[in-house]
Amino acid sequence: MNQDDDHKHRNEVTLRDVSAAVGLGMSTISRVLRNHGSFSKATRDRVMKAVDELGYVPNRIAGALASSGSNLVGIVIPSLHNIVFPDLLSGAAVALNPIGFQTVIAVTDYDIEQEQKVIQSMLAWRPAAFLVTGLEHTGRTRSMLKNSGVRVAELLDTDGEGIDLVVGFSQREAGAVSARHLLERGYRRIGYIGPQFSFDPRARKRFEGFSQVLAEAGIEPAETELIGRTSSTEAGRAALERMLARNSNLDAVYFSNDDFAVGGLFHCFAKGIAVPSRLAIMGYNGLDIGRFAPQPLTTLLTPRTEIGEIGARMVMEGGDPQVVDLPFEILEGATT
Amino acid sequence: MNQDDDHKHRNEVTLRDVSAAVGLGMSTISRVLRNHGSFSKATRDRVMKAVDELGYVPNRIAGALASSGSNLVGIVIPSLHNIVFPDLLSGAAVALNPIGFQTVIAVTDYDIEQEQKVIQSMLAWRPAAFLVTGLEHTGRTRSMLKNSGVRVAELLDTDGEGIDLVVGFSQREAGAVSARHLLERGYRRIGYIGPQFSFDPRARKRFEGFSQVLAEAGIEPAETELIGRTSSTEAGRAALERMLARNSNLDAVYFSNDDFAVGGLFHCFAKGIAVPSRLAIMGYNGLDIGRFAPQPLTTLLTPRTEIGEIGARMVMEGGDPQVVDLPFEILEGATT
DNA sequence: CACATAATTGGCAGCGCTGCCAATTATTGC
DNA sequence: GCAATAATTGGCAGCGCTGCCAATTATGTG
Repeated sequence: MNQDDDHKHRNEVTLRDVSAAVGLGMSTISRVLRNHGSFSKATRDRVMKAVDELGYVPNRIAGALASSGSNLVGIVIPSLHNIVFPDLLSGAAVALNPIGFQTVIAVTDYDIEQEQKVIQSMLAWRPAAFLVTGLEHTGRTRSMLKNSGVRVAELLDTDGEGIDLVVGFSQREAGAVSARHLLERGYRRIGYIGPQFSFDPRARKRFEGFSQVLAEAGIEPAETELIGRTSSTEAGRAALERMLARNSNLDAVYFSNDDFAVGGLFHCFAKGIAVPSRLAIMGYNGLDIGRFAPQPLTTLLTPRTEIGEIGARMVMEGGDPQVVDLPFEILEGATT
Repeated sequence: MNQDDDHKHRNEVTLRDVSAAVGLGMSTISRVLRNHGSFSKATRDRVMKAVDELGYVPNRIAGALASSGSNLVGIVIPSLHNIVFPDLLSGAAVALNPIGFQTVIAVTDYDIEQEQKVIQSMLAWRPAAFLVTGLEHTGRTRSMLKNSGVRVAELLDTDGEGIDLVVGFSQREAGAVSARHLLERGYRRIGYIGPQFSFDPRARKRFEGFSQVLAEAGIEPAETELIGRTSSTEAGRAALERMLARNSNLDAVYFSNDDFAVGGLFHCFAKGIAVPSRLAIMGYNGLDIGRFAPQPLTTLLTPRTEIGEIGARMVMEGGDPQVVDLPFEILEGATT
């Protein structure tokens, strides 16, 4: 009556079907497919042939349950609209793909409550490791992560207490280096444009490092503009316009990222403000768009792809918790 | 002797532990946690309390195996370095997160063999749906996808045969519209700069649509520069420089994306080439960076975020295979 | 050629959860 | 107050695979 085979759910091909087709035990098929344990060459060929003919696709859900281990790596980033994070993902992919791991990606929109939620639901898949952004998390996120027994790498920032592995650089120091760069060139009336600190702790730390160096030289940021949660050319352009309207006496502006900075640079081009003689501009991140602008942007190149790659590699390798500090570098352009 | 509890693997808290702690059957706990089936308010509270105290995290691997259904959605994109794809992901996230689905993301590097590999390994996790880019796949990818019974949405391009759901717009028509825009403004000696067609079928289709409209007007692209697999300001800048060195007689250049176009625009700024009077520039995608350039770039705004969102929503809703064509729009800047 | 050793292979329990259905308890109608 | 109905709850099989170990077969040794 029933034209289906005697399978339960759908007509899915299982290990058992392959086993029956080849006439070997399920364990043998499993060993061949995972290339683990011993089996003869002939067996291997027969199994592969049957797998191909039947169109068998191993069910990793069952595999993971039986072996209590998945090949999933959870990656949590605040946004996809800042190229830094896609770069981080690319770096991680370079380390993970060759060893057969897959990435489950979640975006938090710079909200640590949201981060807690997504980490909790990722944890339900028992990932092999977590790559998260920054060191700022809710207490519950920390404890979930610690209790889970899953290895964690916190990326990008080394200024603070990590949970396990930390790979990045000092955001404070990056800000400090930028301040020194401007001071060395004689700028003294310096503005700052960046995202609202409430949602980007790394930008805040850079600003703190920046301000501290200025303070040591006896000066403080002359003007500050904080931008809502976007990182766009438009926002940078508008912010610089507002800032100059308030105070046209500035000699330099430090932007918290290159998107903003390029927007600022565009504003100067459009208004005929001479850069850097009338106003110097400095960015952060070393984006392509700034480096190849008509007037190359002075910025600070961050090793974000390497951070992703090294973070992923080290977290998979195991080893003791540690902090890995990677170098960044000032790119001298023509805007300072 | 053994200070561990009598658990097998690690000290993981399971449903059984919660069940024991609350003094209710496992099925009841499971029903409460999934908010499915019936249970009393009092039971609910007791269960939640115990879950909290024990730090129980449901194991979705086991859940998915038992119920044959995961909350994972596989997303396959060619690259992360072109903002189009992060935008697609953001759109998909908007549709998927609220309904509790998680995204497993793989990058193919514009290689359909690589795409086949990643889809095969994603299939092992029995995702609830697939979102893939474009209509060009290996035959094996197609058949795997069809046989899997998993719903598939192919995004961005509607010029061709889909597997199931297709959400995007006609790449050919986008190219054609751009050509008409340039012709209407009187440009006749037109160059084209874009990625090598071998790895970007959508760029090829746009170029075909573009060339066809030119052909109907009795002209053909005066110059063509194809760039390796990168989409950067630098590459666009260098390509325009090479093209103008070969042929300084052009009156317009159509760039296959805004990153290249902005590079071209930068080249013109740097060399003092008047835009558009001496050379017109047109881009594609409607990126922020072009829209807010000192001289706003004329480009074509693509609905990529909507494509991600609508594609994800529709593929999850079920329904018959269909093609959804979304509108794009010319953004008139000051470069044509 | 008998025996030790190595290489293959099979059987079975169980990973942690859900679906189904039966059992139990609470509520309602007359 | 008792049967009938609805609301809760529990038991158990089994999702598809892997780990362990025993069974079988092939290979080597003196």
